[in-house]
Amino acid sequence: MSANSRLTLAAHALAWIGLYQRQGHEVATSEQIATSANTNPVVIRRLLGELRRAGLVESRRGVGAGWSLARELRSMTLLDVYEAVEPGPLFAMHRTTPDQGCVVGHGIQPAMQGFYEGIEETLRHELSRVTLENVLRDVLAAPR
Amino acid sequence: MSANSRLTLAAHALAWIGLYQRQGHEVATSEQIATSANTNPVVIRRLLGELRRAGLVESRRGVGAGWSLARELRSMTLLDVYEAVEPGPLFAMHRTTPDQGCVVGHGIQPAMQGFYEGIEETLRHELSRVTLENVLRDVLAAPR
DNA sequence: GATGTCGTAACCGTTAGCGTTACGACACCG
DNA sequence: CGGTGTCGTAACGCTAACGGTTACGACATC
Repeated sequence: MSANSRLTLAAHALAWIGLYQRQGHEVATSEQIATSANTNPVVIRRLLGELRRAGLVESRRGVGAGWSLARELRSMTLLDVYEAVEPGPLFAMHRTTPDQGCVVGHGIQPAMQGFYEGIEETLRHELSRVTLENVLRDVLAAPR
Repeated sequence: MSANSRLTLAAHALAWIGLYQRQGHEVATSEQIATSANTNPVVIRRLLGELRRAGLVESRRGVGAGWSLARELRSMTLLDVYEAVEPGPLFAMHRTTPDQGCVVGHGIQPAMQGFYEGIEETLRHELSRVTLENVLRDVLAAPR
């Protein structure tokens, strides 16, 4: 599975904004977050743009612009973030449709689809059990 | 998430071999399986090679060669197949190490690692609940 | 207006996966 | 002992996804 760092990076950005706001600041800039994540500000803006579409963050433009949380960290879960940044399914079907004249080729996709739906539902449930507040707490609890 | 069809294709191949053997045949060729899956025989050989390393199938060479199951379908689970064909973790960390001088940059990886381990463990448990016998049963139960 | 930041397009490099060709290795058979 | 059919595997190309980078317009504040 070509693993993906989008969920990790999005959680990083949200935790950073949340902590920054608790320190009394209004908004965080993509530049600041990018420095913490050691990447490019555009990457952060693109990712936060998806989170904004999902209603997790807001942005302001103009001088003194930047990003702020749209909800409390406590009310966001990893599932919210996952759905915002990972649209596709976890497991894919064949690239080309199997031979429908073959019994296995005909039945394999509905069969696997059924199993995958159950598994993805469990995954979503697990993701929904972790709030971004939990993430920030564990981040701050890391030994230095 | 760049979804992957390897697990689907491997399950397809195993179900095909299992059914073929139940019909009285000794071995299945990569050509036959490739026809059912509508792909190239080399793709099947590569994939079955990984399943062989995991002890799920065996291969014979020479004339009348081909592939056969090393164990009963009932004793193989999707987890066995998943581990054989998907080595990497489900979620990745940052590509470049975050700024260790930043509190969030420093604590984010251990925090996410902890959550991810629990989630992947749950995923593995779900995968282990489905046997290839279950897969073949559902394949044959598909409406035509 | 000048400034600073977002918003977004465009392009490049890397990687993973799949499809394809090719050919040697191997075991059976006549 | 050579012919045959299949595996085993290397090599290459194509495509898609992702992240990094540059660039520049849009916008709001001063």
